[in-house]
Amino acid sequence: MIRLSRLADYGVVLMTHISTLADEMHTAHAVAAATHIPEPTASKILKALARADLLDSHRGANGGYTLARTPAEIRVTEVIVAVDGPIALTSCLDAEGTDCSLLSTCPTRTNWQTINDAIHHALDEVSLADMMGPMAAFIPPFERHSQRATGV
Amino acid sequence: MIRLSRLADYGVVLMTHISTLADEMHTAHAVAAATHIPEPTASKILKALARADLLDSHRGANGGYTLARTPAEIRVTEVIVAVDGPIALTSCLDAEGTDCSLLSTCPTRTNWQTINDAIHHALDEVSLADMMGPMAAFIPPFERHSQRATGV
DNA sequence: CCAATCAGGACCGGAAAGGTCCTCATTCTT
DNA sequence: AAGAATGAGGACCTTTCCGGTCCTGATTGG
Repeated sequence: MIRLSRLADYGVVLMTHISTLADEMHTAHAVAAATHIPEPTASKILKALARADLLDSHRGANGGYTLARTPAEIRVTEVIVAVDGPIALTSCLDAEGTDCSLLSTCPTRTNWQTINDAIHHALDEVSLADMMGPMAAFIPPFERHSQRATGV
Repeated sequence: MIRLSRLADYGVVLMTHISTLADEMHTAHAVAAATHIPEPTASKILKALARADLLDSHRGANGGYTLARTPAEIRVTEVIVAVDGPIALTSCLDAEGTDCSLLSTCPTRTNWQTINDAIHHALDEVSLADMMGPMAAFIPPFERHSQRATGV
């Protein structure tokens, strides 16, 4: 019902992998091989992550990428935004001049914004460190609500 | 960074419109005109909503659609799922047999599931009645957190 | 019997995402 | 000093799939 782009997904996988060996240098080639993501694509994503200051890049022989911060200090949201850009949930929430033809008749905008924010908060709770463990290690505040097995 | 399909967005707009005149009969033609959504598309969405038992359909002359429940009893999640189907946040969470080639090396699946659930909970809090007012009428529990102006 | 209306597909076009490649800049090693 | 390794950045192609249209029934009221 809601989709995250595959590139953004890859971005999280790449970052998580690098996090497991923080402090070490990772070449695009090695990371791509380890995660089974096609190298040109992985390379492209890594560049975006470096541009967003989530990774530090080092050129030249023995170059590669290193984490810019510790895994606990990098939120999943940041990774997604770095790769995908700040696309909003609905088109009428885009930062750009809205071309939504329903504007005058659509009373739901402000409510979408609220939902948007709620989702953002949910993702903001999660750091790369949280994503690393083989088991879910974090219990977000929402989990207090009644549990459901349904997928999103 | 996260996108809802336009069809699902339309679905919510359509349902919200019908909610403003609950108890009344709405033809596809009239609803499309009122919301400025192209009629064939609106019709397609309405069929999906009827199939999901969110709307009751009435064939024949003077037919049309009516709400199956009250606006307060219909959650936004249901509308989205009815239109889009239960697509998961990441492809590896799809109900179908997963073709994710990263499975063996990807330690993030269970955590994605948790995030998935968190977002689901966020959307589950919102009913059509909540979406109707020109002003955001509901204060979800997450709003306790520090506010941010950023889009999702 | 006819007209209005929904049901359920088939089908098409275009945008955007995903993926590849090429060239340039940088830096280590020998 | 030269060359090899590596990232930076962008152009470009290709395929998927979403959004949209249309057609042919089925149903029901007048």
